[in-house]
Amino acid sequence: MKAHATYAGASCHHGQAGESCANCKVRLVSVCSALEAADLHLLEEMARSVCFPAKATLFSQGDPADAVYTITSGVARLYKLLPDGRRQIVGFALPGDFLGLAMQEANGFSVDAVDPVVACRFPRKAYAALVDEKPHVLHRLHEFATHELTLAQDHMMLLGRRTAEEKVVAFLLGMRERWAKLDRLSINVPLPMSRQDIADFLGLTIETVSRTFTKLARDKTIVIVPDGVRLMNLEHMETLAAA
Amino acid sequence: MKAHATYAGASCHHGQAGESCANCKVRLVSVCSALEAADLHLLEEMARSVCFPAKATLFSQGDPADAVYTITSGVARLYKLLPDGRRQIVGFALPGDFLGLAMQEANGFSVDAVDPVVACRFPRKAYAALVDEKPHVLHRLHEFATHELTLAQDHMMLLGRRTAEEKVVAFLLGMRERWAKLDRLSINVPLPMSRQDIADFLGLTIETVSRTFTKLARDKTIVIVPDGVRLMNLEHMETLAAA
DNA sequence: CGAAGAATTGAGTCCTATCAAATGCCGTGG
DNA sequence: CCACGGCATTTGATAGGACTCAATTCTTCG
Repeated sequence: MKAHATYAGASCHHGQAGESCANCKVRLVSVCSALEAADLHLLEEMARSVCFPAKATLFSQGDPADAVYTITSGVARLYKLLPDGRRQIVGFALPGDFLGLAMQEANGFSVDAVDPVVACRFPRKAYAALVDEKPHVLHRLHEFATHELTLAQDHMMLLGRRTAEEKVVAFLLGMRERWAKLDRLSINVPLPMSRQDIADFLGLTIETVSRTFTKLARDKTIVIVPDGVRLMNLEHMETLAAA
Repeated sequence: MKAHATYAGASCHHGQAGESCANCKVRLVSVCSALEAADLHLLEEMARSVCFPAKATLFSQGDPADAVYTITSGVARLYKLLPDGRRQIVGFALPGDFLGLAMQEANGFSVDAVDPVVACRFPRKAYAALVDEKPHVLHRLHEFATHELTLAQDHMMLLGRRTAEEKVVAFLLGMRERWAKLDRLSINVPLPMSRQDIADFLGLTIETVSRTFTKLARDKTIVIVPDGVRLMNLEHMETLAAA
């Protein structure tokens, strides 16, 4: 199961600056799609491709936000911590996703790489200037923000009012849909994140997540495969998630 | 305890169009602050003051979004429902708050009045046109959206990882802060919404909310008063909420 | 004053968390 | 190649916090 191999295979060796935005695999699904071909070189001037090995930190909650990112390949987790160590993952960023919508002085959450991540980094000041100059980009940014807000509201529903099984099923369907937009639609859903990550996303413990996976597997609703799951009974899952 | 009497007292009798945006009590905290005095008449042309008695519906999830609103007085609840009736309140809208950030075809949640609500209604098309024309307004809208997103992420942390007592305490502190920005800072926190609303906001049951209030009152952390609570031990509450 | 809804209180249960142990999975190095 | 060690995951047993069901008590308002 390497459904996301296309993205995972992206470069990170040649280091240096953004090897041409025009060829960027995620451009059309990213904020950059707001720019005409003519403006792309503006981006290239400020962009810089950076990579992070698995578990590396892109930035931390409270840090001054000196840059924004678009994920080029790999998956990152966005999370908040309580002083006593409890963690809530507020989202997973997939290729094409934008980090830094808030445009605030300090980051509201921490982000680190789940698997090796390649991202396009823009200095915040230069980026803010571009946004001020091109209302079109701001418009696109606002679209992203409201989309995120919608996702956040759906997730509140999930966290506050759904059972463990419903949470896991909704999570799997959600991941499937997100991969489908990037890759090819597949009943194989890649899950690069750990069970602990899933638990912290769904407001559960790792044990409950694990038990729920095995229960779904016993039901023949899913099959657990290396690095992911295969969905065997979509209809049943949709029913559970709608419930 | 009528800490919000200033707003609750706002007009709704004379009906008709927006009695001058320049005099609007919430203008400076609303999206409208993005407009110069010179542009305010543009708003007045499209705005229309509307009022809703307690429990009335402003709009429902899935409805075509034909208007956006700024709350002028009163409190509204934003919520999502599951087919089986479970409800998650995703936020409370106070005076100055904006409804319709998404600018999408269909509303992503339902909204109804907790107590009598007065709102400033803008037809969506006219509003969208204004936004397209004035990047400054879009910028302000985006500020609101990212602020909402930050609140939503904090709320995910609360829903997923906090205990019942922490939830209630964080809720009270949050409401206190929001009223403080409108009204005068006070240890009296108005709570126009019902216990059931609070429960559906915090991902708890009404009984658990009630028991937690009683426990906090026994502790002398709060005093329960008609239409709200009085916070008697802020320091203790901050500790619980930080934890 | 009395009815209807809201809030509180009580008793018992259940879902999920907690604590603990076993198993599986890899990369390392002999 | 395979044994070893460390980490992730699964499985088991038990406990507890919040839920459910049910009964009062309190408010509000006609």
